[in-house]
Amino acid sequence: MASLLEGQARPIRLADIAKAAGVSHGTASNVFSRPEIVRAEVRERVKAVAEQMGYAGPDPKGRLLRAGKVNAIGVGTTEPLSYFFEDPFARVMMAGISEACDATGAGIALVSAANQEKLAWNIQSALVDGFVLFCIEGGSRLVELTRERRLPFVALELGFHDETISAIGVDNIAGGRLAARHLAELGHRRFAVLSLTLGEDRTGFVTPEMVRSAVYTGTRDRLAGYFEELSSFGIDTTRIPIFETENEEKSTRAGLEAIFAGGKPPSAILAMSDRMAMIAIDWLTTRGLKVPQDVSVVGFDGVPDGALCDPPLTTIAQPITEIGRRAARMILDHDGAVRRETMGVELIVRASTGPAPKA
Amino acid sequence: MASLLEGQARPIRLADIAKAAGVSHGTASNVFSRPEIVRAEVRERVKAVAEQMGYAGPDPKGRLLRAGKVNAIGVGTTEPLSYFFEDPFARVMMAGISEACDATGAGIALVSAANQEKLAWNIQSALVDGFVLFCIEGGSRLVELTRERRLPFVALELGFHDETISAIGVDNIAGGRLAARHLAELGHRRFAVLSLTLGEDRTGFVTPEMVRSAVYTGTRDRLAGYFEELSSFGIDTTRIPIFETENEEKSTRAGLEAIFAGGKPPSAILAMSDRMAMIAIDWLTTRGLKVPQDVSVVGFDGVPDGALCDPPLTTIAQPITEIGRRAARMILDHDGAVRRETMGVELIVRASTGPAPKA
DNA sequence: AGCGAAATTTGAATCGATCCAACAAAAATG
DNA sequence: CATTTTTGTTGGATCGATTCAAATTTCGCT
Repeated sequence: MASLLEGQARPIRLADIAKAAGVSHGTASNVFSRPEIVRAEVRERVKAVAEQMGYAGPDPKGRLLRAGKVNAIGVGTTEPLSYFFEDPFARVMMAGISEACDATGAGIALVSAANQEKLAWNIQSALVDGFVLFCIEGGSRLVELTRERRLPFVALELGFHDETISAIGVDNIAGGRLAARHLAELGHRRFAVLSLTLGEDRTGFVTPEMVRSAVYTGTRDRLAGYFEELSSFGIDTTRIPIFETENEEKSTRAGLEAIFAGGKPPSAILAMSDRMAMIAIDWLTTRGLKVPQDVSVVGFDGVPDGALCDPPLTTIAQPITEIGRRAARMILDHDGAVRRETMGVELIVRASTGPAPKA
Repeated sequence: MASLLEGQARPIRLADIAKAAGVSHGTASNVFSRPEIVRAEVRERVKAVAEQMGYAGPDPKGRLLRAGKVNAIGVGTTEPLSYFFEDPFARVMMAGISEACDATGAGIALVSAANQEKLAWNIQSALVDGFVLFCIEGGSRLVELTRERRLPFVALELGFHDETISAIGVDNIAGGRLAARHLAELGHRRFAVLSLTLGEDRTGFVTPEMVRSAVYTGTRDRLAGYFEELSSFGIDTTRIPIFETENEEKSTRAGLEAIFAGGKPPSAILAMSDRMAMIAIDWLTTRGLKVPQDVSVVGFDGVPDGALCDPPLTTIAQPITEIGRRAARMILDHDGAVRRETMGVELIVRASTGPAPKA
């Protein structure tokens, strides 16, 4: 009975091996972590004992406490974990992060949570040396929680903005201008905007005051870019409908319904993400409208799927992989400084945009 | 302000807080882990001191050692980390794993390594409660390394086979038969096989002896399925060329070159993965051969991309997401038993297969 | 054999928490 | 007021390793 219990009891520790082999913990430890400094004879004896007793090797839990470094970075989001594998933008970003981690041999821990309480707990208990945060919805809460850990972290500014933390983002104003200019030059004069969220959870048409008081400056800046450029073409931007969505099917389709319910439909749609742009193309096509003959669509992000959809998407490409790489490196070779980087964007013209229809 | 000092000083420990607040470390610990059992007055005082001293909250490193459980599962592979985000099969699998982890609030740690040494180290030092292993190339080494950790683990049998460990796989023989029967019924009589690897790293044509001595029984079983079925149609399977690839562009294209270099080209290709099948379709198309008019192609896996490529891919679908879910659950509610599950597969007919050309 | 240098080994201290039996104080009960 | 109960607090033990100064052994050489 007792032996049975003992058998189940608990894993063998390094100390057990040391005792059984008749050496000190120190030596036993060295056998595994720095074998070259132990006399061959002793080393073999300890190893034999370990093997025989079924020792699983030094437990990383113990080592960790002593060593202090985990050698892994956490990637956090408020979306469910599957977001990392399903969302095209996240995937490209993760590929960049992976690259940097592979290069230094670091691991990646994915942190997310179904609800707020678990989110807090998961952030608080993540075994990582630092975080890369996908600041989408609920970004500020995620940042707050992470800040409390007092570990290095970088925010990927997908619409969230806070000067006091490290972050990598893109030049949203320039991106907005690029997209707008492209369409204006094609002769378009009637526009609609599918916008990312400006503040707390809500969807629907946006008023100018809401734009001014936007929490998410990324969204605000893209809008500003669109409008500055369109104004320079003499277009009255106050009449352009802006529909705020949650960057998914439902609210985007609702937005399109709303936009096209009005009197004069737009000839060009400025979408703040490729995802929305692709949903828009699908919606328009099934509605019998031709892209780009009837309506032009320009996206934002530059995800690979955009090149494959039908018609291929004109978009403002971010250097997503590079952003991921840099974010990971910021954590991996962290030096205590707050760094803010703004990356350039690029207009990629494909087939979803064309000359404005003559009306 | 204080950030400069904070940068230098070593992090504040729970014991520091306890001392500063004039309570025992036991009480201080309770303030954070079971606040309800501490008198409100004391609790607030300790919290205030913690706040003021800039305490980051209980360090998970310390907690971990005591608690023993990490609440995360490791997902291991010998491919680079980006494999998880780029390979379509892996992505769907990870989505399933994510789902199960999300449901229980567990985290995911991605484990991989550029080289063998680092692989060993990364497996040995991964802070996880168990592993799910993608046993692709080098699967047996991965399994060996993981076995030494003496933690629960499940192998996803992508070609690797070992009766002594827990694993989830699919019925490869049935899958092979389904694919072969479909083509045979369409009248095809000349076949070629794009095979996954049978043993150590190599590519090229395969001989019957090599098949018999295959290390990766998953590959062997698919082949067996193909051949059993074709034999039952009276087809001489000994003349079917089998080209072993590494499931990527280069070796797959090389295989196609080799196969079509011979005298009578096949009218049907049996590919052991959707990836190879899609590469084959691309290769055939750019070579001026029509799919399926000239050559039919059937894949294996059932990844979503297969439905989107041109022409959409006929394939043997595995319940990939479900496999992922089950694998994760096996680790999450591990009971010490060795479990082996074999999932069914399903023929999905799309447009990449058609009647054999009249020749 | 004797001596110093080099190679090994030792064992206590440490990493940062949680747990729990024992104790103390406050509240409820007779 | 004495006695239970209830509630809150304490401090030592523990989780499983690594580290390092000091002690010991081994070795080379005269």
